[in-house]
Amino acid sequence: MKRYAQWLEDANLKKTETRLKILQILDQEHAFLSADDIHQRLLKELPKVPISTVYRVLEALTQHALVSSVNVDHKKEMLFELAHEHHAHHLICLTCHQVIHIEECPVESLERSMLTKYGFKIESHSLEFYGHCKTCQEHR
Amino acid sequence: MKRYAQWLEDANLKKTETRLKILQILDQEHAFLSADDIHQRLLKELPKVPISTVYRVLEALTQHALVSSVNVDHKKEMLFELAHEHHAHHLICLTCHQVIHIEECPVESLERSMLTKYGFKIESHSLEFYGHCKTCQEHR
DNA sequence: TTTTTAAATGCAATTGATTGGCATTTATCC
DNA sequence: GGATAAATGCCAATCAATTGCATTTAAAAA
Repeated sequence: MKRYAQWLEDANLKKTETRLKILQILDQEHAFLSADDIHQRLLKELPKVPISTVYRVLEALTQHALVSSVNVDHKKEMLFELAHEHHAHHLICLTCHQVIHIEECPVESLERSMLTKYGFKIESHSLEFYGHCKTCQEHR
Repeated sequence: MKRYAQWLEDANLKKTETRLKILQILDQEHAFLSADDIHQRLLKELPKVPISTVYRVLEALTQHALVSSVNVDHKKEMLFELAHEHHAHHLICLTCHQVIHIEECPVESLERSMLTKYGFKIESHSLEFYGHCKTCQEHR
């Protein structure tokens, strides 16, 4: 728990029990969890935390870069995980929905190697860039 | 309108006015629209179509590969566009939210060229692969 | 052309995820 | 320990999407 307290301190966030536990849950799972998943696990230890608090904690942790969130195509809820220092991509199984982290920053031509290396058969992929377009860069 | 009727016919879908108009809207916009965006535009021509019908039409069109849908990170609604034959990626402006289609299948190392070519300054990107993991492939 | 019928629609209520207001509690600073 | 701003609990509201059911309609059959 010390570690998590330190993370919060480094991020200038108050050390509350809920935040500590949520960090612990995310650290243990080491995978993407929905707000509801996190809430379920949290209730085992802190039986009366409402899910609105979970959302607020996740928002704070995300804003301070301790947590990162993604929208996986065709799932409507946001998913959360501990932020990695190095950015990562994911192999998302259409059948069992497991999420496999990969460290390569891959392209289409790597699909074959994903099959060899992970036995993962890619059906499709999405790649999106986020940033600022020319016009918006000029106007600020 | 003939064209759209043909598309529906090729997909074995009944030619209804709502479907024709929605195809037209998507074709004219040539960009990602939310169900609500589409509904707004549709109401100008067919003033009493409920949004539930829009969702049902979009679902049918998507299932028959006339339309494709994406979840853009940090936007909670689904976005829809006419399906392209060739798969495409997008540059999504964090400021004005415009979506620019690109035909290259790009990688990290292409970020510089995006800046040169489109004046788009990439802040981050996401790349997700969808498919079937080893275990799930074996069990069916 | 009329009849038949399965599919599509309209309408209203519902769900599921997320957010917000406001009173109360708590971590941190002094 | 006391003051203060931030975090939480509670509960209602919102927003996107879905569903049940009665009605209408496109397209196939007669």
